[in-house]
Amino acid sequence: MSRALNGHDHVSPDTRRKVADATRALGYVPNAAARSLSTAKSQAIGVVLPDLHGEFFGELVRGMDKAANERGYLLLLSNMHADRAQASQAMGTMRGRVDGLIVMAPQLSAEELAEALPPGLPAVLVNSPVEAGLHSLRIDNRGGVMLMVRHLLARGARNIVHIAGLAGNLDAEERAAAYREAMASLAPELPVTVLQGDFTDDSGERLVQQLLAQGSEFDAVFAANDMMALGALQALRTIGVGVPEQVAIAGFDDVPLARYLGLSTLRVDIAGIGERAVARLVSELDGKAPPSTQEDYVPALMARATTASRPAGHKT
Amino acid sequence: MSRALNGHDHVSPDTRRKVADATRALGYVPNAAARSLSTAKSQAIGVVLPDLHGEFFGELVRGMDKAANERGYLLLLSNMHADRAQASQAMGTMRGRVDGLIVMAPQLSAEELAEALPPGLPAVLVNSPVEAGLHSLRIDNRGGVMLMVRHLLARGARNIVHIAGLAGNLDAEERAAAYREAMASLAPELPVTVLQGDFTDDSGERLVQQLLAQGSEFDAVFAANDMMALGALQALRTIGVGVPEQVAIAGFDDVPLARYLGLSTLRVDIAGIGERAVARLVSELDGKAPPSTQEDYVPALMARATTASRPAGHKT
DNA sequence: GATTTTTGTGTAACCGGTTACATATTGCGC
DNA sequence: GCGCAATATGTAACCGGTTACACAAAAATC
Repeated sequence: MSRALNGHDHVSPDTRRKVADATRALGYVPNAAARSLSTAKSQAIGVVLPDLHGEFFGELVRGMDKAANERGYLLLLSNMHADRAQASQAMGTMRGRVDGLIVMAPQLSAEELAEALPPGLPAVLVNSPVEAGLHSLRIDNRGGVMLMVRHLLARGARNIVHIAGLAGNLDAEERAAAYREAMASLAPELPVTVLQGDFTDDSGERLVQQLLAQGSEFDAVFAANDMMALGALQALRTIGVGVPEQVAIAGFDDVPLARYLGLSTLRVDIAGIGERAVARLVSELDGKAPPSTQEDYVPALMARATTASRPAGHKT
Repeated sequence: MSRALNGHDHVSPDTRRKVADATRALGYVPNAAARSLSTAKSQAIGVVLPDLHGEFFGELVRGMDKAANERGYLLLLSNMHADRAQASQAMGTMRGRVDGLIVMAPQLSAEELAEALPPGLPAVLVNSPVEAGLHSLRIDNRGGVMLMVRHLLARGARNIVHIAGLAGNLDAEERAAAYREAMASLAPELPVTVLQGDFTDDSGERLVQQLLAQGSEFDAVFAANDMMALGALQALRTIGVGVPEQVAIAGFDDVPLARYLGLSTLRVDIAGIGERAVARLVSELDGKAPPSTQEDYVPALMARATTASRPAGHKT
C-alpha cells in the first residue's frame, strides 16, 4: 500500500514526505523477491557467454555493466562451455530470474542455439548465428578483412597468405571467406592461400615455419587473430626475415600485446558492443524497440609497424 | 504441496514419478521469485568489483563462475568505480537479491568499506582492507616480494631499486614496505631505493630515465607491477644498457605480456582466488564454515630472461 | 479383528510486495 | 449549508512457491 507512493498515484505530498522519513528512519529496504513476484519483473539481465580468455571477456562485461547500471538493471552472469547441453542448462537456470538474455554463442549452430534459447524470453544475440525474431549484434568480419586486404595491397603486397582460426568457429570461417572474397574482388590476378590454424600463437608460428621450410613465396601474412600473427612474427624474426621490409604481418582483434609490439591489426570496440547489446535489450523490454534488428560493427584499421613500409616482393 | 516432492518428505515413489512426468509434459519451470520469497534465499552471489582493466577481471570472474556453478549459485555482477558513494550504492542494490557478497575494494579504507557493506549479509573480502568478522582473501604481497628479492640477491644483485605503484593503493604500499623489510632482513648492508611510480609503463620508463640521467648506480629494478617493469626495460634497452647482463628487471602480476617478453615476475593465480572466494562464501552460507577466516595467496616466482644471468654489478 | 503406528496426501497460512477497489476526506459550486 | 466531484487513504486479493499441520489410508502389533 504505502508502496504506491513509490512515484505515482494520488498521494498527498505531505503523506509522501512522512513515508519517506519513516522508511529512512527504519532503514527499510523493499524485498526484491516479493516485488519481483508481484510485478513479474526482475530488473535483471542474464548474460550467457562462452569460456572466453584474454581481456575480451572483461571488456564486454564492462560495457554491459555500464549500460545496465545506467538503466537500473543488474547483470546475472553465467559462463558456458563449448557444448549445447551446458548452454541449454545455463539459459534454463536464468529462466524466470531475468527479464531478458544476452547470449554469445559463436560455437553453436543456428539450430542448436534455437533449441537452447528459452522460448518467449527477449534476447539479444552477440556474434552468434542469427536467429529470426531476435536482436543481433555482430562484428563485421567482412568489412574488417576488406579494410586490411586493401591496406596490404596498397602497401604493395602481392602474395598475401591468410592463416585461418579454429575450424568450426563462426568468426574464423567468416574471416577466411572474406579474405577470399576480398582478394577476388580487389586483386583477382593475385594468388590466394589459406592455412588452417587454431587461434593459438603456436599454430601461427608453426605454419609460417612450414611455409619457410618449403620455400614458398609470400610478402604478407594476414592472420585471423593477433595471437597467430604474433606467432608468425616470431617465426620470421627467428629466421631473420625482415618485418615489415620483406614480409608484412597483420592480425585481428587488437589485443594489448598488438599495440605494444607494433602489430597492425583490426580493432573491435568490445565494450561498445556490450553497451549496445544491453541498450537494445532494455529498449525492447520497455516496448520501445522493434522486436528484431540486426547491427554490424565494422572494426577499425590499426596500421602499425608490421605493415609500415612497402615490401619489395622478396621471396623468403 | 506437490513441490515437497522436490527431494525429501514422505512421498510414494509412484506419486513422485507421476509428478515428474506431469511437470515434464507441461514444461513446468518453478518461479524463481516465488521460491526466493518463501525460502528467503536467492541462490545468487553478489560480486562487487572495482573498475578493473586487463585480463585480471576476466580471470577472477571465470574462477568465481566456475565455483558458483558447481554449487548451484548464480553470479550477480556490479562494477563500481573509485568512490565510496558508488560502492555503497552498488552493494545496496544487491541487498535482498543475493545470499552473500564478494567484495573487492582495494581503493577503500577500512572505515569506508565497513560503512558501505550491508549489515548482516555474509561477505568475503578480496584484496581489501580486512574487516573483523568477515572472510578475507589476500595476495601475500610480503611473501611474493620476499621471493623476488631473494632471487635477485642470489643472482648477485647488490643495488636493487624498487619502483612503487600508485600512492594510496593497498597493494602498492604493501609491496614497497615488503621490499624494505626484505632488504633489511636479507641484506641489511645493501642500499635501499624506492621511487614513486603509478602502475603505468610510462612512469616506469620515466623514472629509469631519470636514474640514468643522474648517473645513479643500480644493477636491478624491481617494479611493483609488470607494466612499470616493461617501461623500465624499454628505457634501458633504448639507452643500450644490457638486460639482464648489466641490470636485471622484475615485475609483479605476470600479465600475458610478461611471459611473451621474458620478464621475470610473480604470478598470482587470479582464477584460483575467485574460486576460493565463492567456496568460502557458500560454505559459510551452508553454516559449514567458521564466520571469519583469513587466507593469503603466495605468488609464484616466474624466473625468466630479464633476470637470467648473474649481473656483475656494473654501473649504468 | 481392533488398535496403534507409520506413511502418504490434502489444506491453508505465509513470504512481502503491488494494485484494483472501497471508503473516507476534502474542496468546490450553487 | 448541502450535494457532488475530486482526491486521499485504507483494505484485501493476488503473485507462486514452501512448509507445518490435519487427516486418511495402509501396515504393523497384540
